[in-house]
Amino acid sequence: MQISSRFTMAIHMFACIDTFQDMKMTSDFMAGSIGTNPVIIRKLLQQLKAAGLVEVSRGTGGVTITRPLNEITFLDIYNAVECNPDEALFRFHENPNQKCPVGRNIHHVLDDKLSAVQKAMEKELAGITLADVKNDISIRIAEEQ
Amino acid sequence: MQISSRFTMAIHMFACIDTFQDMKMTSDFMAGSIGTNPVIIRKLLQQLKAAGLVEVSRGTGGVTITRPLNEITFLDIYNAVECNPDEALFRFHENPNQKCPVGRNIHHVLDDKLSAVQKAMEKELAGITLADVKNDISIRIAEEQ
DNA sequence: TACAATGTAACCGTTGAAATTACATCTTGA
DNA sequence: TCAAGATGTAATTTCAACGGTTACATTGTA
Repeated sequence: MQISSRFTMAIHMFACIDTFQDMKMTSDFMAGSIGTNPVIIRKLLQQLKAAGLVEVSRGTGGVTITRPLNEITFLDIYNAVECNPDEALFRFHENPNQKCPVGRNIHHVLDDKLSAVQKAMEKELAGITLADVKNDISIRIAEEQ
Repeated sequence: MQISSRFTMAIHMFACIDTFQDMKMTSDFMAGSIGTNPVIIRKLLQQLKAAGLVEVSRGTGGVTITRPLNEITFLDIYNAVECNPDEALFRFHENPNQKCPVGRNIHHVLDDKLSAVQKAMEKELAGITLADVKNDISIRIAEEQ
């Protein structure tokens, strides 16, 4: 089971917005670069907007990033587009048998351990910023020429 | 998006096999403890067997764990039941526009960063063993009495 | 040989992702 | 003012995966 492509699509969107700063960045343009539908982009934009990461101009169109790139981490984006705050990364089977000593204790025993794993992943995500992406992309674009 | 409950179900199965060592552990019993269907258990057993973590007795029934509990990590189990070795944890959008400088470079740029995140998660999973689970479960069972 | 168990195919219902269509709404320039 | 171009969003579709279930062949042993 994989983490959905919304996450990598959102990073791609930020890369477009930053790389083509001189252009008005529309959902149509980003959909073209990512290879998807403009409505998918608009839904993602809504999630990023709700998380305070971008501002979207109605009517006129265009997207702006609200913070310096080195202050937007992968975890910010992950939480914005991927994560239902109510649910942990690891899913539990829901009906353990309470009459079984294992069944009635397993959930609690695993909770601590698995949330530690999730925290490790989140810490790693928090250590990567959009500035890192910008840097690597511009190096690769420069190398192309 | 969550990691499927097969992972926590598999851990629960190991906890049953170990806790009730004196009993012949059948898929029916484990299904009862987990609250699922015996066929689900058998499919998981096949995956665990393929990974060399258990041995299953046909005809007579019963499951044995092939290694000491402290030598079976959560990562072993995760890889056995959850992971398609061909696919990374993070899913990519598949059709980035190769005519766009961002589209044709984003995948490569993200690959390194996201595989680092995956490695961090795997390292954490590798640091937890079934012996830890056994220990915590037996403490909790003892506290119940 | 009966029985109790695993192995496995086949099918179903549900859920979520991603795509798509359609249209209301908004902003601005002509 | 109003047409054009953009976002906001509801509704629908397709597809894949998960989890569940039934059914039955196969296996080992008392």
